[in-house]
Amino acid sequence: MKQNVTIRNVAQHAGVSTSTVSRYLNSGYVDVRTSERIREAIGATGYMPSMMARGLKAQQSNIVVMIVPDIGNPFYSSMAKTVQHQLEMLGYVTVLLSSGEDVSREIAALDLARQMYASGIIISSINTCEHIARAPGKTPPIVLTSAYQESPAFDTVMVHHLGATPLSVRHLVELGHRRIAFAGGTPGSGIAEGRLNGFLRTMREENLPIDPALILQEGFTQEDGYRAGKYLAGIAERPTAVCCVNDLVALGVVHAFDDLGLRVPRDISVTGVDNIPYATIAAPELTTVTNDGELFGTEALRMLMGRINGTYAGEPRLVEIPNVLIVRESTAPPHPNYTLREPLAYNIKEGGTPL
Amino acid sequence: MKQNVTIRNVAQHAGVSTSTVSRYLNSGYVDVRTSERIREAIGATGYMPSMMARGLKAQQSNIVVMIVPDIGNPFYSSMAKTVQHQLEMLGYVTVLLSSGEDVSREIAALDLARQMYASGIIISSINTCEHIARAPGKTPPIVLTSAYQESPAFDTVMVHHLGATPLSVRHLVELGHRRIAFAGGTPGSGIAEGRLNGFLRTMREENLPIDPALILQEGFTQEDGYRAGKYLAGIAERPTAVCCVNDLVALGVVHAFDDLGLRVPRDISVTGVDNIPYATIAAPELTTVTNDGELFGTEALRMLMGRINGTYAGEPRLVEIPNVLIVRESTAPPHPNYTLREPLAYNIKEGGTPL
DNA sequence: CCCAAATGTGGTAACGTTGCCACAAATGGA
DNA sequence: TCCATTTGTGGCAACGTTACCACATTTGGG
Repeated sequence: MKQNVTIRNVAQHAGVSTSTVSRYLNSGYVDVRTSERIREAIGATGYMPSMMARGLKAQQSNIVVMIVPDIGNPFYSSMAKTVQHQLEMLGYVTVLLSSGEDVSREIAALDLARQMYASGIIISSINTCEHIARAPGKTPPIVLTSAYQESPAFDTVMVHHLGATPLSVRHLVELGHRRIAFAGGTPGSGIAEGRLNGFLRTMREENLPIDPALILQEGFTQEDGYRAGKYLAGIAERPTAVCCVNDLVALGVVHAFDDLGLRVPRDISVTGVDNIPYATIAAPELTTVTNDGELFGTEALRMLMGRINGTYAGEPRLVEIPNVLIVRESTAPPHPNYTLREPLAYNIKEGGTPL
Repeated sequence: MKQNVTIRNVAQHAGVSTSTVSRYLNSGYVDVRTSERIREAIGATGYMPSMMARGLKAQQSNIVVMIVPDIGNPFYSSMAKTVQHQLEMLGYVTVLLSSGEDVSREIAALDLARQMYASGIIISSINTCEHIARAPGKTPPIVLTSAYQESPAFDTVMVHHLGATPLSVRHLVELGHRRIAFAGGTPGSGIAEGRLNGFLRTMREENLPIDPALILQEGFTQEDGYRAGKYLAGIAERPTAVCCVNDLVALGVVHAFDDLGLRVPRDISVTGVDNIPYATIAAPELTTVTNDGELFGTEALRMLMGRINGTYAGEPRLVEIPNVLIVRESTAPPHPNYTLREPLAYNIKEGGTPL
């Protein structure tokens, strides 16, 4: 078991003191000749600074902890990828933790960040941020990535307060849909509730009836969507459109309809949120609302670096990422059978506000 | 700026020495009464051990570094998710790094692992492992996840040496295909070369001609597949089937064909490798060969933990994960036009070895 | 009753690094 | 020529933890 190469070995090799080597490494003033000898000594010894020693001494590590609900979700993995890549170029290390949509694991992850003397934390909490603040001792700067909040305690990147689902609903209404279901999400999850609320609000604004039997908070995955789709296909008065909490759920819904012989969008329209890469691969290609993971990551990091560098030290800031509706193949006007039943309503909606 | 709570504060609060608190924390022998007072003191002070101090002292951290080519690839993200989840339960922290299929970033990641005194490394290198060994000083145990190798220097989890693509090719041949293209991969990448070699070997075994114009090493992503698909659709003597290096490429190929009015599998068959979740969402659902990320992760971790715990200290071990062909909708017998042109050859193959 | 062993605890040095202070040498103005 | 300033370097303590040793106390056998 070989001994580690330390700064002392380098100092000895270069014939200087450890202080001087340290100063050299941290870009202090060192004589050019000395500097050269140290450079040579580092090469010769293969010296590599110890993160642990540095972190202990400085009470600060070059680690940024990123906490997401699920790395398997392409939205989060693209966000993580962007953040990690940018941080790497800035000389930081990203520790990526998955909370599995579990509050206790989220808290454990936050504790871990403090144990590591993390420089910063980016957390995509599915919940409200109350439990985040309860930290004794000093806490690294935190940036939140979440659904809309009035006045968060931390810097926050969030989707535009009008939300993603209103865009979906208005698009569907404009196409002539009146009986619209909502699928996905979990009660208590901030993101899901925001999207559900946007759905409900817009439905009311458009004077459309809200049938509680069409609100399915089944979860966030493709499997959850599949279950919701099976259910919706089977009920008596089937909706003509389904507004889903995200693309994964929408893909599951489409898949279920497909298995049951329902054609999308001829028989039923489906919308998603996130614009994951696979939304363009599915058949039909998914109409969706962008919620760009890369953009989220970039903005979150920008705010975090502001805190870390001390460039900004004021009140928590909010950045709202706009949503954009991308109309593709999974939405179309409702089947004639339906419009014929209530032609008046259909015509009225035809003349409604344009997108 | 509040001072951190250290082991000394706890000791003071409990009226014992730091040694005793340390012994309590590391499950040494402590009197029950003392033990109780320490427990109480920890609760009162909100003490949290410092990872940095621990790591420095022990010359060993509870960090496991995982290096993958691309977190955005579902195969790697599912592998990472599994590993990370299991490690978390064992009390380890996973640092997930993306090498971006770049050797220099891979080396940087390995250096980083040593700087962090990592307990272990799991690396999915797309290249051979020569550059991994060149570490001065002591190196943590390493487990490789890669394509087939004869006698690797490290514990390795790899796909079965018969490879994934032979299964695809034999399946296609059995369906009656003779003119088969290969799409995806990068020259110099171990995984891609293994799959390409498997393709070439099996084609030869089946006595099928290999047309260099049908070997397209375009890359690993969906976009790369799309490009390959566009090309293949346009050439004079179009292949009747495309064997892709992975599902992402296959989805891109299908997408390109779709855009050009070619129907899969009626006009052309396509196979992938990996069985990513979206393979079942695509239309048509993708015929693929499994290369289960979770299984890979689990096996890699099992070997790594053996090294870390010292349970196993012998020669590097190999674990081969079997490939399984999953026949779905994207493959079918070639279009009659083709079989009519060479009926004899077709019939000969009909009687070939079954899958 | 005495000594040996077992049990529980405290002191201390070290892990590798950096920041502060002190000091020597070089420089420059009067 | 002398003192003040600048420039470059080394010594030392500390970050929070643990491993080792030493020591005090208790236990038990002879």
